[in-house]
Amino acid sequence: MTQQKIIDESLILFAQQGYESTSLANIADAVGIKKPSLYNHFDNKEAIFLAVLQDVAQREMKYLTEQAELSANHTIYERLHHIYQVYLDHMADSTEGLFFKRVTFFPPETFADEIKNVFLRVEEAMTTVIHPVIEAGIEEGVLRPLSLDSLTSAFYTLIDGLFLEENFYDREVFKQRQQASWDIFWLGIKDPSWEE
Amino acid sequence: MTQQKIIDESLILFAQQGYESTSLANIADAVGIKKPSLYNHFDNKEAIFLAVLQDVAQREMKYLTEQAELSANHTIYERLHHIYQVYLDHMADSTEGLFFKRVTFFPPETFADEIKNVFLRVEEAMTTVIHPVIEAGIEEGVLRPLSLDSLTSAFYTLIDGLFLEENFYDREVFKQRQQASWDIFWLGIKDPSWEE
DNA sequence: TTGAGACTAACAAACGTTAGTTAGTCGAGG
DNA sequence: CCTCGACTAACTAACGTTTGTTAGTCTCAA
Repeated sequence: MTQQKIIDESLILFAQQGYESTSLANIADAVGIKKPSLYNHFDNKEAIFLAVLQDVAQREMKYLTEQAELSANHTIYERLHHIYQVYLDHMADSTEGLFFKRVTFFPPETFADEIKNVFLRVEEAMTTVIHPVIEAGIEEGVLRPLSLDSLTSAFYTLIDGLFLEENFYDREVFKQRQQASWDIFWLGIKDPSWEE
Repeated sequence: MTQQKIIDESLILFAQQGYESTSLANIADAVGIKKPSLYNHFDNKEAIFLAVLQDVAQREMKYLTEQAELSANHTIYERLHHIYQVYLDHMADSTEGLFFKRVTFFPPETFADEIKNVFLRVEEAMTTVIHPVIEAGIEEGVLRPLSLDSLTSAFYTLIDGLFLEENFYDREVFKQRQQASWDIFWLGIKDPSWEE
């Protein structure tokens, strides 16, 4: 269907260039039709963006919860690290991740409300994935008995920091930085009396 | 001087709206002259942006090193925390911070190289500020005897993460997150045998 | 035969930029 | 002391291009 292709191609362009810098001509080219033909499928440019936004939100939440189930029967360390790794890779490499970051970071003014709404929904999905792991970690004595919120916050900050840095360092340096940051994060959350 | 006023007003507009969405008409209006008069002071729009970029880079580095000297005779914890706090506050509140965030995170393609260059220069200035503190911390036994690089990396990641998150959360939630992330970072780098 | 979906042609508005002009300032030479 | 010429910095008018959008037409499948 052409309509879905418009959404798919627009997603890529919005992710790469942002909303304002992506023209209907760009989109039409990518889809392989002429610019006015877009109006057979959407009322205007804004409608295209909103369609993309909803599409991404839905897929993102699905992906997140799927991944979390994959590491269910492992140690706390492994489960946390898996979420961390998967989420980071996803945000760094996927078009959805890039789109998501761009749109939440510098939202086109017109869509500020819808975007914030989507962001909070996705974050909530993320939280429901992490919380059980951290709770179990505290209970088992693997993690320091800090507040659930504190541990979750620090986890987010770690991921967000590395996401940003991914833009600026070449792969080698970045790997190194990722390793160091994770190790120190783990030292920060791990209960010192826990050994194994 | 008109030229400096153009830079100042452009900085505000670029910070608020980004490069592409800021038109020469916007800038001219803010300065209080007509659009073509801008060409008496700059060759083109790109030249205006580059002037703003250099201006910001310079001021940013100056501010950074100034602030570091302020806490010279304090404990390792205080010195590190001061750098961290000052840097984040600055990024949150100042127009320069917003501009810096915007251009480093989603650089206008044309200026990708210059921007990367500026980012690395600012980071280098930051490194010369932090390294002595960390080295002293290891020597005195306050910090874990990890590699200098590892500790520095983790510090950057912490700052970068919060730097990014400033956009997502309202002030209250952010303060909370900042506190939690710092505490856990400190637990991660502090030598467990050090007490005081 | 009707409707969906492509097309061409054209629109006004906004974009960055150039050309040409004018008024004011400043220093050097007669 | 005055004046000429260069310079600065503002202006109006217009350029060609691109923007999002609309109107009207053609085609093909149901």
